[in-house]
Amino acid sequence: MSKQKVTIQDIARKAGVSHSTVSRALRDNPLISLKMRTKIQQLAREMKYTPNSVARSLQNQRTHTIGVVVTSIDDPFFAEVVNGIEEQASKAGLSIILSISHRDLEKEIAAIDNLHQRRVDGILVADSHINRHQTKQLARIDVPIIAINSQTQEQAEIFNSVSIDDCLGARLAVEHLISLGHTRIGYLGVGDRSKSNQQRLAGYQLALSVAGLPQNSDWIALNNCDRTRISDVSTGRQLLSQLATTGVTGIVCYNDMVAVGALLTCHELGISIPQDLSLVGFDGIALSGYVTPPLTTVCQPMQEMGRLAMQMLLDLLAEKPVENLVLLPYLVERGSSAVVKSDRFFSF
Amino acid sequence: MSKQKVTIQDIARKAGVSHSTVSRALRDNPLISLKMRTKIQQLAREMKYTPNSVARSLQNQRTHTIGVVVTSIDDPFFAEVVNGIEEQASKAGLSIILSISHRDLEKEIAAIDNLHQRRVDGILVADSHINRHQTKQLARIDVPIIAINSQTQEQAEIFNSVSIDDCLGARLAVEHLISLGHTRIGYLGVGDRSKSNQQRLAGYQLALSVAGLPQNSDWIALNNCDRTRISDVSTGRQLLSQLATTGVTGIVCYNDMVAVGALLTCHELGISIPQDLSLVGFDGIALSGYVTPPLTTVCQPMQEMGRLAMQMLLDLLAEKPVENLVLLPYLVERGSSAVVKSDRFFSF
DNA sequence: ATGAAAGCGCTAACAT
DNA sequence: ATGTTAGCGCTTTCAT
Repeated sequence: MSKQKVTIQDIARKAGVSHSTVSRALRDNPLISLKMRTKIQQLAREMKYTPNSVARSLQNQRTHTIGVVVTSIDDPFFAEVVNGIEEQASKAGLSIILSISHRDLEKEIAAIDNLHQRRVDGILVADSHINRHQTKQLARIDVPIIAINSQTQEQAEIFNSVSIDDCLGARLAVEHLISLGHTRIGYLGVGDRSKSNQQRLAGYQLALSVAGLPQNSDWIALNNCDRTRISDVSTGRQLLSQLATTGVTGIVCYNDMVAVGALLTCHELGISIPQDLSLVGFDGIALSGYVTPPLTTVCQPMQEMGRLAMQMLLDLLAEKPVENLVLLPYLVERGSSAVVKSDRFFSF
Repeated sequence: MSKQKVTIQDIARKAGVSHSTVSRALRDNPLISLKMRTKIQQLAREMKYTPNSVARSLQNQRTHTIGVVVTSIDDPFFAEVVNGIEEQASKAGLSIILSISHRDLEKEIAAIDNLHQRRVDGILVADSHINRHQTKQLARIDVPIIAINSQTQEQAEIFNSVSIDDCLGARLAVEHLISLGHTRIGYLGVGDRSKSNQQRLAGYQLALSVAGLPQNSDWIALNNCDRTRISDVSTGRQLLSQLATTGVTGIVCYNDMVAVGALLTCHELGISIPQDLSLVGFDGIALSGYVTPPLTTVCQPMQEMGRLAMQMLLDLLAEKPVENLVLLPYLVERGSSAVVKSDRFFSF
C-alpha cells in the first residue's frame, strides 16, 4: 500500500536540510557533522528509505552489474561455472544478469547487446560462438568482455579469454587408455561444439600418432545437428552402437554426458564396462561419479574457471593488466576404464 | 578507444533537431514525420547509438528486470526451475538478476534487499526461508514477490506462491511401495529443508497409517546439520547404513540426490537394488534416470514451476488477479523399486 | 559544515 | 510536426 517513494528529498524536507546534505550524510561523508549524520541516518531508517541504485548508476556511470551469457543453465557444466562466477562477483559487490543463448549465435549477440544497453560493467560469455564477422558489430561495446571456452577458431580479438586445453585433455584420455594396453581406440564426439570438439579430436589423433597406433575413420563417430547439450546423452546413446561393432576396446568421449549415454547403451547391449570396453569422459561433472561404474574422466576445473574469469574481469575493471588463461585439465581414474583384456577382436 | 558516449543529444545536434524529437523518432512515434524518423534512425545507426536503459529506467520507473533468488545454482533442481523462469521472462522481454543464497537466511534477505534497491520489477524466491519475523522488514518492498516451494510454515503473507504438494508426493511414493508388497518402509530425509522435509515425512507417515502398516522410529533417518544441498548425496550415503540394518525393504528418500547417495552405498555394501531393497527418490532430476538402476521417483514439474511462477509475476505486473498454485507431483516407475521378495527379514 | 545548481540520459506534458 | 521545459533520484562541483 505505502508506495515506497521515499527519496533523499523527502528526508531532507523532514530534517530541514538540503538533499545534498542528506546524500552526503547517508554515505558517511565526514564533511557532514557527526551529529547531523546520525540524525539523518536515523531518520532514513524510520522512513524506510531505500536508495535507488538506478539513479545512482545513472549518475556514477557504473551499475555494479555484470552480464553472464551461457548456452544453457540446466547443464551441470555451466551451472558450476556460473557458481564460480557468482562467488567472486558477490564478494566484489557485483550482481549478475544471467542470459541464456541456447547455443544460438543470434540470441547470444542479442543478449550481449541487451547487456550493453543495460550498461553492465562487464560481460562474461561461456561457449561463445562469436567470430570475426561479428567483431565489428561488437567493437563499439566499450565494456570488457571475457570469453570462457570460446567455441570459435578465429577468436574475436576484442575478447579476453579463459579456456581449457582441450587438445591436452583428449591426449590425457588417450594416453590413459594406451597405458592400459588399448590399441584400438575410438572417439565419440559432437559436431556442434565447433572448437572444443575439433581440438579434442585433434588431441585424440595426435596422441595416437605419437604412440604409433592405428587410426581408422570408422572409429570416430560424430553427430552433426542439434543444439541442445542436454541431448548429449542421447547423442552418446546413438553413436555408441556405431562404434560398438568396430572392434574398438576403448572410447574417448567428447564429454561426460556423451559418455553416460554411451554407458547406458552398453548396459542395454550387454557390453560390460570396463571388461568389454573402456570409456573415458570429459568435464568431471558430479554425475560422472554417480553412474555405474563411475566414469574415468578428464576434469576441467569448472568453478575455478568461473572464478578466474570473474577475477580477470575485476582486474580489467580496476585497469590492471591481464593475461589470457589456458587452464590444464587432469585425468581422474575411476571404474569405467581398465586394462584391455586379451582381445576378443584379435581372434579373427 | 571510442568511448561509447553517443546520446540522443549528440544525434539531435547532428540532425539539427531537438533531443525530444530524436527520442520520439527512435521509438517510432507517429507524431514525427516518417521522413524525419527514418533520417534519425539512420543517423543513430551510423553513430552507433545504443540507448541507455539506466536512464530509461529512471524515467519510466520500470527496469524490465526481475530478481531470482535460489539457494544454489549447481543443483539440477534449481537449474531447471531457473530455466523455466528464464524462458518466460525472456519472452516477455525481462532480464534476470540471479542471486544465490546458499541456504542462508541472512544472505537471502540481503539478496532481496539488493534487488529492491536495484528496483527490479518483481522477485522470485525459491526455497525461501523467510518467516513472519522478516515479514515486516520486507513489507516496505512494493514489488511483487513470489515464493517457489517456500520452506517456511508460516508463509509470509506478503508473498504469492507456487509450490508442490510434498505430502501427496511422499504418499505416492509410499503407496507405490505398498502396492509392490512392501510392509516395512523407511524414510530417509534431510533436517535442514524445513517445510518440504516435514511435509514429505508427514505424507510418508500418513500413507502408512492409512494402510494400517507398522511404523518405527528406527526406520526414519534424518541428518540435521549442513546446508549445502550438493552434500545430499553424502547425506544419503551416511544415512543409508543406519537404515540398512533395520530390516526395511523399501525406502522413500527426501530427494533424488539422497536416493543416489543411498544407492551408491548399497552398491558398496552389496545390497542389490531392487532385489534386496527398493528405493524411491523425489524430484525427477535428469540424473535420476542415469544411475543404475534408474530411480523410481516422484517428479516435480521443475521447469513448469519456474514458468508458472514467472507467469504469475507477469500477471501481477499486469495487475491481473492471481491465485496461489499448488502443483501435483507424479510417480515415475523405474528400476529401483520392485515387488518385495519373500522376506529375508521375516525369517527370524 | 551546509546549500545551490548543474547534470547523468532519457521521457512526456505542454507549448507552438 | 517539432521544440521547450521539467523532471526521474542521485552525486558533485562550487559557493558560502
